[in-house]
Amino acid sequence: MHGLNPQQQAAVVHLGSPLLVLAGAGSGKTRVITQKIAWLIRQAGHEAKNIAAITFTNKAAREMRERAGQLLSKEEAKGLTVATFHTLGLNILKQEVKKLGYKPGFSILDAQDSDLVLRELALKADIAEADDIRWQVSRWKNDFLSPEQVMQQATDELSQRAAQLYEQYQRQIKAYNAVDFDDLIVLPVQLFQQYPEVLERWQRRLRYLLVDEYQDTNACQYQLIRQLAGVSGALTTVGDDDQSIYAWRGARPENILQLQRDYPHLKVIKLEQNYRSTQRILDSANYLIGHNPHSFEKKLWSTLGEGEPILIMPCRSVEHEAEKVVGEIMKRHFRERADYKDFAILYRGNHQSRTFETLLRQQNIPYQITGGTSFFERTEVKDILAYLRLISNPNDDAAFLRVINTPRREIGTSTLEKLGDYAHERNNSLFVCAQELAFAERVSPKSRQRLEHFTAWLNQLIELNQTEAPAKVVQRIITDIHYEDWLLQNSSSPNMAEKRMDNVHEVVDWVHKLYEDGLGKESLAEIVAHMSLVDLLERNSEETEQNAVTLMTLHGAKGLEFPYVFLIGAEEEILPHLHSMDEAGIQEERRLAYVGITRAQKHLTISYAKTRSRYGEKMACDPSRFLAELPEEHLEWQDRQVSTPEQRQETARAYIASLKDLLG
DNA sequence: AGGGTCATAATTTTT
DNA sequence: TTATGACCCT
Repeated sequence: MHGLNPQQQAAVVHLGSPLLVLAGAGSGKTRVITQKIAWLIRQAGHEAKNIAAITFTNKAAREMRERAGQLLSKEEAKGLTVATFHTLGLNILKQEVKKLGYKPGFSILDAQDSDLVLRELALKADIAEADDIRWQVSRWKNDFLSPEQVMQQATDELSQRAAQLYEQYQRQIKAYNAVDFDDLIVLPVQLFQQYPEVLERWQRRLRYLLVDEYQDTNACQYQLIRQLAGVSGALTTVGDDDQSIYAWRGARPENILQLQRDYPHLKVIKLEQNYRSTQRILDSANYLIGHNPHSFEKKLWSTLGEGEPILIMPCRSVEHEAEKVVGEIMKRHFRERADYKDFAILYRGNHQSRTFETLLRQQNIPYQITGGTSFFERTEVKDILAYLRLISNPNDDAAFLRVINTPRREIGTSTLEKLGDYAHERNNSLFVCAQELAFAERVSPKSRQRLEHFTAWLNQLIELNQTEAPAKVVQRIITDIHYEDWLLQNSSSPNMAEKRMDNVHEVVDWVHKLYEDGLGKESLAEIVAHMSLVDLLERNSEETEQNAVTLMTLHGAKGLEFPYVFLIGAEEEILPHLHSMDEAGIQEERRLAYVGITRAQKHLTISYAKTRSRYGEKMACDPSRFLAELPEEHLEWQDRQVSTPEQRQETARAYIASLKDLLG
């Protein structure tokens, strides 16, 4: 409890009714959660194994686990659950597979895999709009709508067919003994609805819940929390409705209000003291967000002093903007001896980074860009994981198809088509059917031989997996398929191939490490599932933390802080974005700007370009409306143009006055 | 099967 | 403008 302010203390010790902590940006919410975990264990007689802290990202989970670990002894923290929603869901599924009708060792399909399955189905059903459908299905799942419910609501023919596709997709992946990311949350909720006794068991196991970033929960996640918290409502949620920036992917910030309806005796505590920024930054943020409607008023304040005014930089063009920003960074780096890692350039869309990247490289300033393809989207990593998936789950047709011609095994489309048809008739998986004699008769001797060779080899691996450590199995796969040679052939340069091979080795290392840590003693599937949920890149970036300027999207910056922040592209149609011009959209864009502003500790610069090339065409841009929503007294305009008629008149008057002065 | 050409579209992203 | 995907040709 040392060093907590009164509100934080109140949040930590509150028990007896559900608690909502409205934690403003930089108000120490992680601190409250971790301290509360310690309090529950030390003072309130809870055992660690009965407490679960739930986050959205692995990063947040890791930080929370670390910080709770610092407060508690190993003994005290034993059995504590700190997990993402998805990991928690996975754990529930793992233990209740049979009830759900899945087989142990089920696969987890990533977005790309599900996309392929859906595309295939759409092709068969002759539906052209397959692009939005994956997104649509995900939204339905997030909203906790079953295919049947969607079907009932469908009014036009197109949405009916989309609903049909949803239903087929669900059936298809179940046949693969696979779930997608969304299922990791949907299925536990369904299970708990269906089997109250199972829910009771989990309620007894997780007696106290702490939920981070509560404003980001979607309908399905909200259900899960409600089910687990049950009537007892032993629950602390922490969130900030002003930082809700994920409505577009199904988050329901109104879940904050819903909580009050579901638990009338809900206690609400606001954390308004900010430990991050100077007062001028906070005043500006408060003033901006004041333009949004609010159910809970909140005013951030700090004791870090007034600070510098916010610098507003109008620029001629994006190139000019980049020059000015980079110039500003160099100036502060040399004059104020600020480290490069103290700077962040934040923007609305990834494409905005390009101009800045080029210039930073030219100037030899180290920088790091976050966003881009994650480790698990890299083909080499996906290839290896697909092999592992297939070995632990022979029903995983998605994995089978990915792997069959990687490397080339000369099993052509016509053979695969026949196999697909046959498997469909027999209602069995591709891998199993490929080994059946009845099928072998249907294809040419050459194809038959190649398939046989492939399945025999896979069976060897499956056997090997029974006796050997997982890392050994992976290693064996890589050597057997001559993966290094394959990468060499299929990469643009030897350098690239080497990099990709490093990634492959990274996978092996990780499999080894997870096994040593005790995971996957029962099955390789456990390791694969875990790896599907935790991106290896995160671990890498931790290690390669360097002294570099950070470039990232506003979304990516949530939860982070930097001494110097540059918020670039403050233009209409960028921020707020062209596609978010309705009322709800503008409000979310405003929150996005709010998130950007509140990242800054010491200094904030907001810049915009007056012209910008858009799709090859030069276009004039207007400054963002949000600039006009900032308190003028805290702003310092750089080279402000005399632009409004009033200002021109004022200048003219001043000129005439000075002339009169001169003439006496 | 792989490479080349043309049309098309162009947010935010975690798991 | 640039990136991606579909389509067609060898």
